[in-house]
Amino acid sequence: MFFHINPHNGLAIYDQIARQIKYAVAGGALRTGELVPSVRELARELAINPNTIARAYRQLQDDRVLRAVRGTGLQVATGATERCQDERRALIRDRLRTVLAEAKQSQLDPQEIRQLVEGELSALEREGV
Amino acid sequence: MFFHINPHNGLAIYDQIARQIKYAVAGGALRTGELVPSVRELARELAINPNTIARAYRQLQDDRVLRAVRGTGLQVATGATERCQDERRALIRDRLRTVLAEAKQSQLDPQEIRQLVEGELSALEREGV
Amino acid sequence: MFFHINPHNGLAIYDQIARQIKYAVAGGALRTGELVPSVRELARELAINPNTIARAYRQLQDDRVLRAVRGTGLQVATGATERCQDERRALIRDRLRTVLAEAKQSQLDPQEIRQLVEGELSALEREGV
Amino acid sequence: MFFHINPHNGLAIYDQIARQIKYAVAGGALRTGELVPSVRELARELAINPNTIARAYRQLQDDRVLRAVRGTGLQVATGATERCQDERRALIRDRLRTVLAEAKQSQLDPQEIRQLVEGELSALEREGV
DNA sequence: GTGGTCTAGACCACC
DNA sequence: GTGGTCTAGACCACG
Repeated sequence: MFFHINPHNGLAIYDQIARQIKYAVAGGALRTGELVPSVRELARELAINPNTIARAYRQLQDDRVLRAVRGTGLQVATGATERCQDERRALIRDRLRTVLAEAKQSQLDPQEIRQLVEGELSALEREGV
Repeated sequence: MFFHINPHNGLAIYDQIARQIKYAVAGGALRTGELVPSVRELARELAINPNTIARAYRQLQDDRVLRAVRGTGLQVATGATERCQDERRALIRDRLRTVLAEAKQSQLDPQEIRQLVEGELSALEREGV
Repeated sequence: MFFHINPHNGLAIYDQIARQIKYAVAGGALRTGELVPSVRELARELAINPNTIARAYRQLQDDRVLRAVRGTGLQVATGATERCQDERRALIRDRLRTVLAEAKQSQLDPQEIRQLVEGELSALEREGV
Repeated sequence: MFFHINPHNGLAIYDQIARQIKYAVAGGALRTGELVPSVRELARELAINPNTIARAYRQLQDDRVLRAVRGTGLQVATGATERCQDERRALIRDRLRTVLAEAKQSQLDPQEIRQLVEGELSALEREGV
């Protein structure tokens, strides 16, 4: 279980942790029923205040991504994979729409935008393959 | 001179003001040499504390968008139009790139992304015309 | 951590604080990663309003001398030492050039200027040793 | 009578005017007994508020550089040439001393300072000849 | 009238 | 505990 935490990027640390766990769940790195590291263990590993880890885990329980199993720990909830994927895709669609609207408002040439998109997509396809 | 301020959308008020002025400068609504509303006047108009306006204006001076003329007011600096346009476009390109990279990582179908982009662009073109 | 603040010498207090911190960073008294005194602590120590300290620290963050670590404090940024040294030296070279140009314009004898410079330098060398 | 006024360099306009008149007096461009332009005339010429010109002239009278002649205007006072030259030289000596002290404090190599001084002086000598 | 600075005191999110 | 933001009200120099 590896996370990259950057205390300087303006995002709250608990939020970075929650996002990365959701990301791991959406990507299949964490599967339904699997246990996440304990608060103490993860806190030690990342050299971060346990309260901050606990807060991330609490938020993930609120979002039904994790589920407490008494005396055992926190496991990935059933249906969490799909929920995380859906959430992630909805989020991305939303941001894409926002950025495109702003690009248009800033009078970026639509043709320029298409080129930018195509350039990014083909670059990513090359990397991805 | 119209601004839309939303006091609790997470962005600081001084930042919303600064952004909107940069936007007005980039869009040509405010031209080089033109005076922006005085601190007190804008504060009155938006029902916001003058210190908050002053902070926005101070930040804009640091960014060389505004320049103080002692005893007279704050005017749009020379070259500010270009700087604001460049900044805005660079920002949008950057965000577009980030969103596309994440879309790809989340295994959104590239074809789906293209459709999303085309849909947004044509919708915006319709509005724009 | 000692600062000398003179509230009415024409320089703004927040500027005096920022300068002295830059000076401490350039001189190695404050090293990369080290935490500066908290806003409240320094405010108490100097008997100055915390907002004024905060403004100095905000400016130092804009200048990439300090960087915020959320919930922890403000630390000296990486590369700040070099940046502060460079800035300080560039500033001094500039002022030296200006003063010499004015001295020449005022028909101060170049020989007199050389003597003045030598006198100052040797006096400073004596003190320094 | 030509002045260069820069409303953006942070110096007060009345101060720029006063300095430039002192400079003209020190350099012999304005001689004892000569009349300076009237407040209104200079205000019109520089497109500056007459109050600002008046304030500059008031300061120059306080410094015994100008002297009011009833019904006539303001003339350069007797002894003003010497006083302006002395003031200017003293000011420059003082600033030179300050800059050198700071240069030393910033651990600029004394040898580097000498070179800087020599470079400036010879450059100025070339221009001056 | 203008902007610039400072103080005092409040509330917030985060660690 | 930390920094960040905002409000309220004061005083200053300048034009």
